[in-house]
Amino acid sequence: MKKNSAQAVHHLVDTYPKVPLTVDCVIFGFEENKLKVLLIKSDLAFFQGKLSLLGDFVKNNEDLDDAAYRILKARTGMNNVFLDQVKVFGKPDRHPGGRVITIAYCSLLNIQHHALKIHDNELDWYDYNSLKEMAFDHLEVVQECHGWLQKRIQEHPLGFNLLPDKFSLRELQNLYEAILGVSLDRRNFRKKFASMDLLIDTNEMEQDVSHRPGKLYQFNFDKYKKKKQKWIGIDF
Amino acid sequence: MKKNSAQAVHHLVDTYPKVPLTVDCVIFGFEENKLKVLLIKSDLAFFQGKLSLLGDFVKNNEDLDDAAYRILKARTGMNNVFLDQVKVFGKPDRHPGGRVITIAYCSLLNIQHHALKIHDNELDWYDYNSLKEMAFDHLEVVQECHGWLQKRIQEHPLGFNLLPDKFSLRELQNLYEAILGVSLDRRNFRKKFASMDLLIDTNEMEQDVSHRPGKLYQFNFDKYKKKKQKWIGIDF
DNA sequence: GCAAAAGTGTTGTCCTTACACCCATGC
DNA sequence: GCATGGGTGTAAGGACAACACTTTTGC
Repeated sequence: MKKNSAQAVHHLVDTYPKVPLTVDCVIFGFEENKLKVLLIKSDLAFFQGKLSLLGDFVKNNEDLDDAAYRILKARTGMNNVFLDQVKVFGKPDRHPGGRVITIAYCSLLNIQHHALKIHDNELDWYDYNSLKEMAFDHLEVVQECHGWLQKRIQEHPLGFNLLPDKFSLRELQNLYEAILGVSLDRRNFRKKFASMDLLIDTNEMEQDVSHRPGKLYQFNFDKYKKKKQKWIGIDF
Repeated sequence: MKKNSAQAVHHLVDTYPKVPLTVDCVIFGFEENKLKVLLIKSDLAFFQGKLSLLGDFVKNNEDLDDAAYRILKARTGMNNVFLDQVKVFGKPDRHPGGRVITIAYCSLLNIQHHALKIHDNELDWYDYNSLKEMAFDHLEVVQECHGWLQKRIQEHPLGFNLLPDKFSLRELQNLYEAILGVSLDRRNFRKKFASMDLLIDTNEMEQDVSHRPGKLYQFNFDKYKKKKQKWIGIDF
């Protein structure tokens, strides 16, 4: 009886229409005070070398998050990277090869911590603000992820994922300004992060800067994890 | 040449694995001061009548949002209902009939404004707080949508979608308390909504209540739409 | 008259904002 | 010495939280 019902449900599922499913990663980085996105030139002749997100189809029996991690790892060599599902894009005509559904993931990583070893298809970091045309609906996908990021970094201190292990408050502020597209008051910004009490003073200073060097800090990821539980709602 | 590249990309897509894709709607309602969810008993013998979300597979060439609207309309007869994509669920073993990906949509509707005409499979409103076991991973899906809703009603005045056209401030507060699972100060709550300036005083009063009747208000959807543009970030 | 909810203001606290000067370093 | 950003405090205003009594209606 149990076997029969399991068979029946398999037969039912077999009658469903099936679609190709991909994952696309919007991988943000931060360099030279600019928000960057890791992109390649599309290898489809159809798009004539327009920029494209890093993506791949989801394998059979592969979890969706795992697929996104796989893509990230394949292209950057990194794991333990911030990654979160953002939105599904499924307009029937979004792919020139027929219907393809894609799940957009947003990832934040520290550009210095990894080297792009494989530069095929001009895999590289591109300024977010300079993006114009892209392959597929990828411009829309990137913009959606950017909006998601703008909202999230005001709720949670995600920005640290984009910075080197040790950073100055100036770099942190530049990061927030680049993502939010606003300029922030320096004193208030520093007070805010000081009051969060999630920064570790390394007792080191910036090197090789042509001005008074700033203190370097580390983000206290462990302390954040413990605090995180209590943060319900919109509070930073 | 262009045709060739279009053919090539079709052939490429044909090599992708394909999966069945469904949409599941978490339809919230509010009645008797309780947050409700519209559910049916699963018609899969496998689940022995456990509660299930309303869902269906996505048709060929059907946009994802359209699929969600179709399900909503089929079951409630309503359109012009609040609906938003929340998250994709794709664990390989989440469906007993083989791999099925589902996109969860969250919908808010006013229970009084519609009649459930077709009560097949015990289609009915169930208390959110009483849900225990459900078919598939639907309990997780409902909980995810509830968390999403808790966050969103603190950022945008979505709650009005769950109320009748005319409502008292007490009903509005009960709604927020039910969704957030907290109790709120009555005076502060009223001040907050008064200061939003999005309520229209109908000059009508509650009827048939066994106590002093309250004023009835309408939500100014038009004014909200105009204001909405300016609301960037987390402000209500 | 009693139960039940409507309606209404003030105060203190905290958070956010705006704003200006001296300091350390490289050149 | 000059350019560049580092580092710091305070005051005003706005938002939020806490809190109690009178009023209106149904019964």
